[in-house]
Amino acid sequence: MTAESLRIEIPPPAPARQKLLAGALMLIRRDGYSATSVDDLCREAGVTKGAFFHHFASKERLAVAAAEHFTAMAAIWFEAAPFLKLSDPAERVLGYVDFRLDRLSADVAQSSCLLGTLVQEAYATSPAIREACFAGISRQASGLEPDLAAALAARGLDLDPHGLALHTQAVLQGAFILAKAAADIQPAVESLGHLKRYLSLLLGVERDAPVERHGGSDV
Amino acid sequence: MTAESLRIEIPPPAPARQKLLAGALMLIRRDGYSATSVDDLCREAGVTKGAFFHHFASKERLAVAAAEHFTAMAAIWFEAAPFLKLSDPAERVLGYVDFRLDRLSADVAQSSCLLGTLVQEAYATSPAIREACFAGISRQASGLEPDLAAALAARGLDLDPHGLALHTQAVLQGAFILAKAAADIQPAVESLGHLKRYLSLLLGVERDAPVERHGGSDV
DNA sequence: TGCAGCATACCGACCGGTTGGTATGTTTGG
DNA sequence: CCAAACATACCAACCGGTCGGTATGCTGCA
Repeated sequence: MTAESLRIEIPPPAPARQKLLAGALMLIRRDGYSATSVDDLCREAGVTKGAFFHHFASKERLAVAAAEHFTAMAAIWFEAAPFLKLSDPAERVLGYVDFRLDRLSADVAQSSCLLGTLVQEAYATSPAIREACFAGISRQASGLEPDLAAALAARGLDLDPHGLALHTQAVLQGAFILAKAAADIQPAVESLGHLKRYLSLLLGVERDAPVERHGGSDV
Repeated sequence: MTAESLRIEIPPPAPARQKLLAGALMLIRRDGYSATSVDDLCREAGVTKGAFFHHFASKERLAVAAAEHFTAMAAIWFEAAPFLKLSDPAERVLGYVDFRLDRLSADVAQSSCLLGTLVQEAYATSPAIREACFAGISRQASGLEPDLAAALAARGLDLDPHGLALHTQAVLQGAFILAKAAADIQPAVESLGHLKRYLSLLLGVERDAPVERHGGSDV
């Protein structure tokens, strides 16, 4: 396989398309899907309406592409995360929650998940968007499954790793909603803290003293 | 205080207003806030636009009123729930999760939470809606706080009851997102199962055998 | 080398329909 | 009789999407 044949496999995407996707991530997470007009997206990306409909057949297709783009970017971040270097499966699982905790920023719109936002608006009206969002959430969860399976097996627990992996995503989504409602990331931080504590109790990790008792320190 | 003075405190709302609020609960949860037009709401409620703007100054005010209406209805359901009769605080907490589990139906739009749906769309653009949603979620959480505080104290755990109560709401919100994305309530059921298991582990309730071990039954 | 032939990328005016909201009646219960 | 509770008609702005056209660059043939 030559360098040229590789270049054909990954054609450089058009700049307008990329700018529209990047802008969509921002605007849809902040204002929602329906409230973000095609004109808004074009203005943000600095392209015209003609360019928009050249690259995307409809606003709905843009949303599907944005969901897939978000999923792909999340996968890249995940693969480069430092916690993957930890040796113990249970430690890696807790490391993942810490990793997500680190990514929480004061600007909730920037740190929340596009897929959760999108699917709440479109699940009943657009099967294509719903499926793209579910695929993204499932893919994110699937990254945890092997470690969860190993850690559960090591403790002899008869729990479904897939269901537990999805549960971590549910808590994340719920934490984002809490942060948006409170206009403060603190409740989200605490919620992820409870997720960590649950996983610690379940998988038998003592790290970070998951549960403190009254008067326990001076005994 | 006489019966008449009570009647003044809670004046009988106009039928059109009530029908609009009931329809808003349904349509907004299914299609989202932005995608639900004023005309849609009027058609669903069987009233005209004039009636709509007679009762609500704007679409945004309708949303705030719908959030408050939902919160009030949730409080009524909660107060009548059977689990409140349980004597042990920890049992009541688990009973609450079971109560929410029972309310999950195949039609996600009917059983999900309006507040979570609304706040995701409006948190950045409408402070009034955001605050109404946060007030509703906080109120729902506050119903659990005394029992959580008592159960945590009984176990000598130094955890914030308020934060834990909000966490239960976060898991619920996340479970709804999962159900919408999967077009299936099963992942939501499992997620609430994990919430129950966490609370069981934390509060020391052995009910429903929260954690099963391989081969543990024949020892 | 040069040029016809064609595909891709992009532009911006324009379209019919819908939006939230208003102005002005008409009905109705106390 | 009067105010609250509606209904009807209407508006300007905006919506997603279309369309005819252009600029640019690649391809193949003489």
